[in-house]
Amino acid sequence: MKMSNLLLPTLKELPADAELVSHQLMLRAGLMNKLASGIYNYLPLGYRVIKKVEDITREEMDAMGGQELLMPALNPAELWMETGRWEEMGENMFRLKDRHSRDFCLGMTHEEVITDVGRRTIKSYKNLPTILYQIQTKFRDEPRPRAGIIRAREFIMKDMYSFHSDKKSLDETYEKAYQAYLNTFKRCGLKTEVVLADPGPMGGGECHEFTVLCDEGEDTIFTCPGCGYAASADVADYHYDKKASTAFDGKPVDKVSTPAVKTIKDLTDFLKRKPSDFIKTIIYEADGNLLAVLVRGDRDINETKLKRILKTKNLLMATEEQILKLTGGPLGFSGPVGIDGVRIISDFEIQDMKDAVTGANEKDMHLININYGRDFKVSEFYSVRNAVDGDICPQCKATALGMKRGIELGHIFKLGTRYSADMNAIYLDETGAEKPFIMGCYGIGITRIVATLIEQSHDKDGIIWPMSIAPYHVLVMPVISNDEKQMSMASAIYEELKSAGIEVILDDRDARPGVKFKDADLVGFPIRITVGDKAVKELKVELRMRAEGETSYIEREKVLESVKKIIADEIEKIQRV
RNA sequence: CGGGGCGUAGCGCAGCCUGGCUAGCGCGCAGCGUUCGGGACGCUGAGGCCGGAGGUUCAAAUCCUCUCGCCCCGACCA
Repeated sequence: MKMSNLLLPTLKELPADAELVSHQLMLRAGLMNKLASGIYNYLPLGYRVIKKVEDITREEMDAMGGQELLMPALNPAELWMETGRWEEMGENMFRLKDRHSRDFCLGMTHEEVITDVGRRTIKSYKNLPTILYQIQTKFRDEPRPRAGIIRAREFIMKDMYSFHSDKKSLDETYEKAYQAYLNTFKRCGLKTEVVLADPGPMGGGECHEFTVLCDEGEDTIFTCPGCGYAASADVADYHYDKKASTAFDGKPVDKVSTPAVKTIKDLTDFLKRKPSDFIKTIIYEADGNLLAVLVRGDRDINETKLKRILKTKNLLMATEEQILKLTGGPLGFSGPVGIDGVRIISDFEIQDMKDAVTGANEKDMHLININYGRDFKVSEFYSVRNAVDGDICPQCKATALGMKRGIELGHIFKLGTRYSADMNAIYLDETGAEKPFIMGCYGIGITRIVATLIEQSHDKDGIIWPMSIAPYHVLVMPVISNDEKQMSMASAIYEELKSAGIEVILDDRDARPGVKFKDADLVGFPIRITVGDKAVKELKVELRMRAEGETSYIEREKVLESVKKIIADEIEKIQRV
């Protein structure tokens, strides 16, 4: 490709509404541009990268036995109603009506559709397992699109689904997918962490997230440098060591006036006590029942954990009226002392607190010198708070957990019969009995990979692509375009590489050298061949690697050979694990 | 949905508070010339429903009301 013919609108200035580096660089390097909030055009070079990521993903899914198909993005509502997700997905789903006012949605994921495909086509245990995947555009009406393509409303995803007759088969496929995912990310030049995660609205059992560590990421994960435990904040646990002594020499309970002091922050200032001296009491409503949850004042309740403990999806903070009715006191003055008739779920730590402060269930009053056992009781203790940096690892019980930020690129789930049961997707087993499929599902954010790679691999001048997904491998650049000797030599090299099947661009634009150098670095072609004076005079061209910034001079005749070798070596470096 | 901010040329911005001639600057774009190893320079030129609607006024980019869009923080999130 000649650059003079390429649509590559590079930007010299920073786009005003891009915050993240990857977002800025994708816009500046002319890979994409915005059509509406969270909706982007992928321009030629950006789309080349996307296609390369897709191809790598495709190869890995095929290699583990996946079969590619394509399902419609436009889905009839009935299918989603069968599983209850027409309601459950709420406003995150783009909905529309056809001319007959039938309800449709734009698919945000395809469990319903694939399960329908399965129930119509797979009738016998003899056809199991079956692994199907697609690479397709997904739609989600995000409450707040951000960070360019990382959280977009329309994006490309690879989603794979597996059908099984037993748990063991699912486990095997899950394990294969796990490996295939590691391969895929590695081959795209990414370093990922695998973390335990929460299935959220996907339902089902075990699941893992594949996350790239990145300070700008919106996922929080905890990892143990000792034993390798890794979990997303939703599920991250911590090891609790009960204090040996149960005896306490607590002071007598006292009631203090705290006018209009409702929040932990206010209390800290007002009573001159540390946040960790307070017992925070939050009233929830779960499936119509009220309950109280206790955590230390400096902790946060983890509602994902709480939902698991309660085995419910329907969890709401109680209203002020509910609180008043249950505790007798207004919002902001709740405490565990004297609450009767509801379940009180407490974080483990509460039992170790001495002479704590808590709401008196009475307007403008708090209790001090509260001690568990003496002054209040709880129904059950759990790990119900968010893990924090420095918590002890729940797995090895020895090392402190580290808290990190990351971007989620892939997620694999063991769905079990979550969808097949609701949708009556059954097959006949060896005995002729009807059984619902046991299913798994496996997603990769294709477009998100591109942004994340840039986030992980760039410098002040621009993007640094790994060879495997770079839009082109080589840029051939005559320094002075209207120097005939340079141009003809550069063209010759370009033609030679091109006919050898190498992905090469010739920067034949009549632009000043500085402009071409800047664009080369910004877009980030891995290999740059510069043809300047020295090349013409000594028949030696400059070869520069974008990643290392190393420059060397090679004989004109050896260009093809060298370039071939470098490309092969670079791709080899990030082959499968 | 709560809080904050922004919509003026393809991009980045000034002008608005305190209304007033032809709406400006830098980049980019087109033409000519000089340049040419890290985003050159000179001259010439094209390009604007000042987000939209309504209102106030002799007069609105500027003031008022409504509305649409966009960004950030939070809530939310396969």
